[in-house]
Amino acid sequence: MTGSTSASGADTGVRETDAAAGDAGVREAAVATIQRELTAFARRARAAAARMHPELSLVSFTLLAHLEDSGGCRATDLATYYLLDKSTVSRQVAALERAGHVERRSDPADHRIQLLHLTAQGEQVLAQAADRRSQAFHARLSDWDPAELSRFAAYLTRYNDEAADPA
Amino acid sequence: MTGSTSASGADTGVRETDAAAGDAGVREAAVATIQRELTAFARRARAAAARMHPELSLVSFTLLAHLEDSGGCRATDLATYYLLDKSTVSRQVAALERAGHVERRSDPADHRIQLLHLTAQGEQVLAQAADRRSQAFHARLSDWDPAELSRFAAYLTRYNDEAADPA
DNA sequence: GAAAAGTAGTTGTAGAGTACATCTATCAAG
DNA sequence: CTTGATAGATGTACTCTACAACTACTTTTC
Repeated sequence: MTGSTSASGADTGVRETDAAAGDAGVREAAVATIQRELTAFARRARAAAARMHPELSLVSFTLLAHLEDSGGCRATDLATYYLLDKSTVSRQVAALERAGHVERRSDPADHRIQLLHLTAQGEQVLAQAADRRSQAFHARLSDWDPAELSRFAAYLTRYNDEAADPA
Repeated sequence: MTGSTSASGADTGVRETDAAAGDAGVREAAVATIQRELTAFARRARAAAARMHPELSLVSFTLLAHLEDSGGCRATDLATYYLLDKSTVSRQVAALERAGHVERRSDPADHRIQLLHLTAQGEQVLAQAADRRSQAFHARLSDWDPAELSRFAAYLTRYNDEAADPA
């Protein structure tokens, strides 16, 4: 609904004639749409996750997923990556440990550091939630063709990487 | 960092030779990347908003923006759109009203309904926050060309519209 | 090599956002 | 007029979060 106005302006077939005049407007409209749609997605993500996998909140899921992706990292890394305060991460990690999903390993070279790892149980719970998420995403994207999916994926990756860099 | 592995697989230049064999894999990888990147964005959005415009949380911002976009709507509409409980919206709206950002208008035809509208002050605060957001988005997207932006915007719109439909 | 500065993480405290259950008020059928 | 649906508010309780202050350890500096 909300998106239709700007979306039509952000159509794939961009008028290439007199590009100089149109570019600024096209850019403006497209950025506005990107902003609006990304924000709407973000706003829904928490609730959507709660419905998809009630046993693992969006927060817990992302932290566990990051641990799996990274093959173990420190609490500080999580805080940096997700723009969270370290106290928040500390509590989240404590809860995940209490639940038996993660394990701490001390670094003998630096006693301040605790490397966080998934436990077998954590891996299993994560896999289950990831599966539900994956199904939901595949369902939503079922009528996209592979080339579109690849481009969309590349755009998102590029966007996030650029957001991480200059901040 | 985390994204680099899958991102390379989701490159724009898709191998078109022996497409039948590659399609499933390409699709799988692309969907996984889309899921991961969208989720990462969602996880950062709240904190990013708090830094960009501390005077207006991500929640408040999205609700006000929706009111502006829609030109006034009911609390229930907000709840539906953002997958929120009506009690949550009720409290959020009450806070926004207390802050002088929104106004309620009773519908003479149906006394249960309250149409929510931005006040002049609400419009102003929203505009200010939107401006900061817009700047940040433009900065992150500054080296994208208009065609890419348009495609990205169209993809996001399509994704969100499809998410809204079948759920 | 001791003092100063920096880093990793925890804990106290407090506030925002949220859901679920329950309530009121209103409307719509039958 | 009763029954059922809808819009919204309130009671309650929990999670997520930040900021400030703390401990413990490491690195730098003079």
